[in-house]
Amino acid sequence: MKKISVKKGEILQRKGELNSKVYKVRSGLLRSYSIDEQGKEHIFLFAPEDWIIADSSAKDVPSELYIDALEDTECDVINRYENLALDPLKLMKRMAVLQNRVTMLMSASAIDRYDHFLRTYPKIVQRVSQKMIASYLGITPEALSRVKKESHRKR
Amino acid sequence: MKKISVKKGEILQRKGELNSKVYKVRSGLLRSYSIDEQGKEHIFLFAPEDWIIADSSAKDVPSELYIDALEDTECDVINRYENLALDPLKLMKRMAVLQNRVTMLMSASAIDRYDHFLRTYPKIVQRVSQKMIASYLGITPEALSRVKKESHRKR
DNA sequence: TTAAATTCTTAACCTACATCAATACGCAAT
DNA sequence: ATTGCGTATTGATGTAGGTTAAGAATTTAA
Repeated sequence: MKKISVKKGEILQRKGELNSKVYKVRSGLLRSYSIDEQGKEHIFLFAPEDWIIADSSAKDVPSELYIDALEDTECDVINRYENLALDPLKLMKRMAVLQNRVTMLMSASAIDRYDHFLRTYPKIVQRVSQKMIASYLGITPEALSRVKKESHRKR
Repeated sequence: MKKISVKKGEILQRKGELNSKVYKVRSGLLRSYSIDEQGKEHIFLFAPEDWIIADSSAKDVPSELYIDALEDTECDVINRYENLALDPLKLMKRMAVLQNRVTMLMSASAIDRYDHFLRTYPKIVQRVSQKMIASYLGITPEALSRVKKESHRKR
């Protein structure tokens, strides 16, 4: 396990790479995302301080996700097999996050997903652009702009 | 850990229950699903033979998901804390499934999600109704009916 | 400090999928 | 065989969010 510093905008991992690593953020902010056939980015996860970020595919399978830095970041790099020894409670927590993400994507409208995101990740909201939030929510920035107005109007 | 038999249609776990269990399917088919505010079901996971199914929330947090049997099923019931000792490779695999599910929901059209489902779970396709598949894909049965026709036409 | 480049907003129009409704199909129970 | 009930299909219409485009605001670079 080693410590590294990455500058905002730097790419730590690309889709297709083998033997991808696991990153534990000490300070700053990383994100993982996919790029679809139309070239659109879809953010899978934001990883602020104390979060772990990685592609979940097996180590002999090409990574599906890109990982890059949204802020200057200090993080630990962990090898995949070491990762398996990670706190199982952390793994369960991560599963809970993903489970929630799936159910939100399946059952909630854009506006509800936005409100939920605001409530769940208030810290992150302040640190990333709306474009990023839209990409995480699975909508366009234009749609998010409308959603915000709508959401604001209701209060 | 104990073995149980459940009849088709039987509910093993309801939303809101505490200390939910983990089920390992020996034969048959279970599913987990949520019900939204409008009363609509959204299937989170199908669990055929050898799969594990559970709500991922912590044991002191009410479960988000229902679990029931789509076929007569034999399965093992595992306590949550035992679950943590589960094969970490299995956990990684499960994470990969969820990661894939999120990216599909965010970036693929109904027709692409359907084709992907056919390719990924050909066995399950034969065993469940279209209503169930639609619910897993996050679309209505009517939409799936149209998607199938479209998908068929293209070949 | 200005220029250049992103990002955000707004508006008009478009499309994928939802909703509603009617009909047909399948299949279990009598 | 007949009834009943869930499932699937099809059509008409509705709507959330996508697309495109243009201008305003904000950030970044030099």
